[in-house]
Amino acid sequence: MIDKTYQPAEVEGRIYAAWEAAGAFRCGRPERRAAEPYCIVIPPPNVTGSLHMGHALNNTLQDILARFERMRGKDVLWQPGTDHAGIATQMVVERQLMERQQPGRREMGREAFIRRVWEWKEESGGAITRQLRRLGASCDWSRERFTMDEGLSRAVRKVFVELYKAGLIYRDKRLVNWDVRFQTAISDLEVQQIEVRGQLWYFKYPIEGLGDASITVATTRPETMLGDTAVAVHPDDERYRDLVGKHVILPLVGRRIPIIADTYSDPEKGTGAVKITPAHDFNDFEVGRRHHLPLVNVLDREGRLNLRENADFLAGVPPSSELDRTLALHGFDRFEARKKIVERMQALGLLERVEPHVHMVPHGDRSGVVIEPFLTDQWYVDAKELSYLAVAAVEEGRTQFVPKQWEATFFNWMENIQPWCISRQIWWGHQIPAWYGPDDKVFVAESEDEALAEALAWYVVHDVLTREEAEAIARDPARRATFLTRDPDVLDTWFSSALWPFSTLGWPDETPELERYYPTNVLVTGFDIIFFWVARMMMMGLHFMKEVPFRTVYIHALVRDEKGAKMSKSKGNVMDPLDIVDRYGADALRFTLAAMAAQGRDIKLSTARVEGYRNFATKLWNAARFAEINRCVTVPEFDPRSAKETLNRWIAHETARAAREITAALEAFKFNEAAGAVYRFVWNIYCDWYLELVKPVLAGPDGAAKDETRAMVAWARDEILKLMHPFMPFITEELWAVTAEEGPKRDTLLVLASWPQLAGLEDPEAEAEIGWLIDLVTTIRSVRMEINVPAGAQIPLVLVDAAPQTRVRADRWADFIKRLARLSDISFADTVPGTAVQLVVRGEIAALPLAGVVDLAAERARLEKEMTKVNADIARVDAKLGNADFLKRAPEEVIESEREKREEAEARRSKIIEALQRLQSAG
RNA sequence: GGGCGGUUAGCUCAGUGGGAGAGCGCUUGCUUGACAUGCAAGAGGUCACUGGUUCAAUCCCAGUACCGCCCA
Repeated sequence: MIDKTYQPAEVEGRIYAAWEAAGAFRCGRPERRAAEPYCIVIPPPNVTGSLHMGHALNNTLQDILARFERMRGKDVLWQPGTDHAGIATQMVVERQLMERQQPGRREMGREAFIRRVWEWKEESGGAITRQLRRLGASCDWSRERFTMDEGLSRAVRKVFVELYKAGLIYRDKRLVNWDVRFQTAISDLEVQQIEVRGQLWYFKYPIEGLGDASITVATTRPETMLGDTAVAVHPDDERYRDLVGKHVILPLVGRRIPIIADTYSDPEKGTGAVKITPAHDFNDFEVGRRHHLPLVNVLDREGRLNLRENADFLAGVPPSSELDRTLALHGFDRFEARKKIVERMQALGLLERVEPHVHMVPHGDRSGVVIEPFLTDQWYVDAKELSYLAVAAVEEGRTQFVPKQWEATFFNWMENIQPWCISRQIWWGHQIPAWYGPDDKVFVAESEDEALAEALAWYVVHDVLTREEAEAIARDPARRATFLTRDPDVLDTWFSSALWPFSTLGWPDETPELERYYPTNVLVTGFDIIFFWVARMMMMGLHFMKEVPFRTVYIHALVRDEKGAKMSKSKGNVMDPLDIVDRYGADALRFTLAAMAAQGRDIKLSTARVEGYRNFATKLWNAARFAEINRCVTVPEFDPRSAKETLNRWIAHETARAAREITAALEAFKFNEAAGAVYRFVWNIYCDWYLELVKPVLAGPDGAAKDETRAMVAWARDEILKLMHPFMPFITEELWAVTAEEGPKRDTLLVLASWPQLAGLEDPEAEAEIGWLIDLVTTIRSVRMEINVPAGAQIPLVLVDAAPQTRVRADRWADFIKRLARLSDISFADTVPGTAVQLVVRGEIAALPLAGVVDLAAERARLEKEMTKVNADIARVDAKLGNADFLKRAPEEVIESEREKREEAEARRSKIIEALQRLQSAG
């Protein structure tokens, strides 16, 4: 028995448990062994994360695909899991330690801390996977993976070692985004450019050998001047042409640095002369490389001035009292140092002026502090070399982006790809499998034993150790432990994420899953990580698997708030998907997201929309109740192709059409079109017309027609449940169960039922007949309103000069028409009766004789309005048909359809004129 | 500064080289034997602007304005 109202909160948990109990989401189900595989790997959410609207959209779309393909009989693997989110996780645990006033990370040491992180992960990590279940995500949880799992870690080590041996991973000293709070390099993705109202300081640098002459440079970062190693001007800048090749003496330091010509300097900006600090600015770094400038790093890892005993800083600088005063700033924080340096420049008369200046300043998105471009030794992947295969794969269409426009974004980034810094100075993550010998010679291997063996062999070959000494070290555990030192750094989380499509399937082992599901079919993700993730998966997949990781990359929109702003915690405009689920049900949220997921456009989500689709769920529920109340139960052997009743043939036709539309839309990743087709069919066809039209039959005498109708009502309802299931899995599964409480049992859960394949149900004849019926009823209803016929009044209908076919139809549907249009009687006549309102339905006149009832003025107004419309139509068509070029050049069928339009409009017009004349004589 | 996208009903958004659509909101009328989370009807749009291509442009092209995003 179907409850009076649908209660999502009561149903959803129970249904999800039933799916899991049935193993419905598992890949490799025995009965599908021969089926075509279909695989999606989840973009692994951060293990510390919780579900936000972006996840909700991303996973709803994946789930729609997974459920659709599963119902189409494929062996679906939706591979779930989470990533270990190095910095984020380490932060969470450190914060927890602090709150509990327990010893901090450094106090407890690396090993204990990592144990502690694992404990945290076991207890509270992966909350998001529970939240995904609430959304209805049909992931194969039995295969859930975590990037720090042993298998995935093995994959990471193997990849690192192989790439190193291939020369594609190397160590280098370059600038990185340095987070002074966490004291680690971070990726570009973790850097947020924030607009800051700062200042532009104009410093005068005295020119060597030119007396009091100086060159003025402008800077937003005065403290970095201590590391200046050049002043650059544009080669074409006349103002400075004579100065190129001369030197300035860097104030406060005394370093002699050249004035160079480089196009990086923008003559329009500042003074056109720019100080070059290669160790503290990415652009300056490049300039420095071009001109072979020394790198002078004046900061330490915490962002404090590091001057004393800094050989680079002191190189070539003569002692002076000025220098001593500068050295006294050693250890000052960078912002403190900025003030001091400006003060001193001012005192020396070298501060020309200060301007307010708005500029973008990089900030760490987690730490919130200003990011320091910092010169360090890090590990890099030669991304450029790996990019060629990935670019070729997309060019050749082996991987396709949907929508296609994103391919341009992909290519653009790949062309400008930079070395990928993969080392991070934190503890939580995959520790880099590199060991250093006593002389800092590096040995990269998958295990310490292998590294040691390699190292000892190397030192023996190079006569650093004798064979005996080497053997002694190998035998003695204490000496082994101290002989090599492991690199303390860990790898960027994205490094392991890049392996996700094959590491989760078991690689480096040759597992059956890897064989069966790789390459995966589709990756569903947002555009913001095309670079950071998609491209890297492509590179790694192609390098190690020799094949693309996925055939299709579906890029979906960003979810924004109602005003179009990006949702963020700091703006306080986040909509919590779980809150929406609580209020409206998971199905309503899912349907909303699908309906709004048009390609290439962001989603501005509003609760009004969710409410609308919640109502849609209610509508479905009530339609099912209607069927139940009228004892329409599934008849297993019922074949819709055998239906005799026009009405039933019609709904079968419409169901087949809807199924075709929905299937085609999903195949093309047009989720909004699929959702729209479902919505229109269920509400505007099945509920609004079919169920209404069926009422007289179901209320009428028993018999074959009634039996057939009952079976068809139930059949169409079942097809609807299937078609809606990918979008609204919970309510459809619940109805699938509840509607089978009486009658034959379902042979499967809906989640595993077969997707409708409804060939052979096309029926244009039924479509024409019911279409006429609908037009007639709609037209009468419309006119009744317009001329103010009281809603309850039953009025007669006269069909004028009706064709034989119309008479047959009118007779057949008399009861229906009377009921739906509120008519007292239907009759036929050769001419329009006096004082009648006349309508045109599919080219024939329908008259409502309303002597005494009709509001003459309203009717005249209505007719005149019609007239205006018709005249406009005719004028537009005439404009075309009167155009010789149109007749000459337009395709024949277009001209023909214009002529038909013209005829049809002309007929309507003459009927309106008649009606107006009659009204005239009546009034 | 470079690149990308957008501008369609009051709001949020679909869509199309040949008669402008949806949801929500609004108006009016409905105690209709599934459903008021509903039913029925309706109002409301120079499809941003200016040019061009075309027999035909809301749609294609160019430019302008405004908005947004990404990159520097």
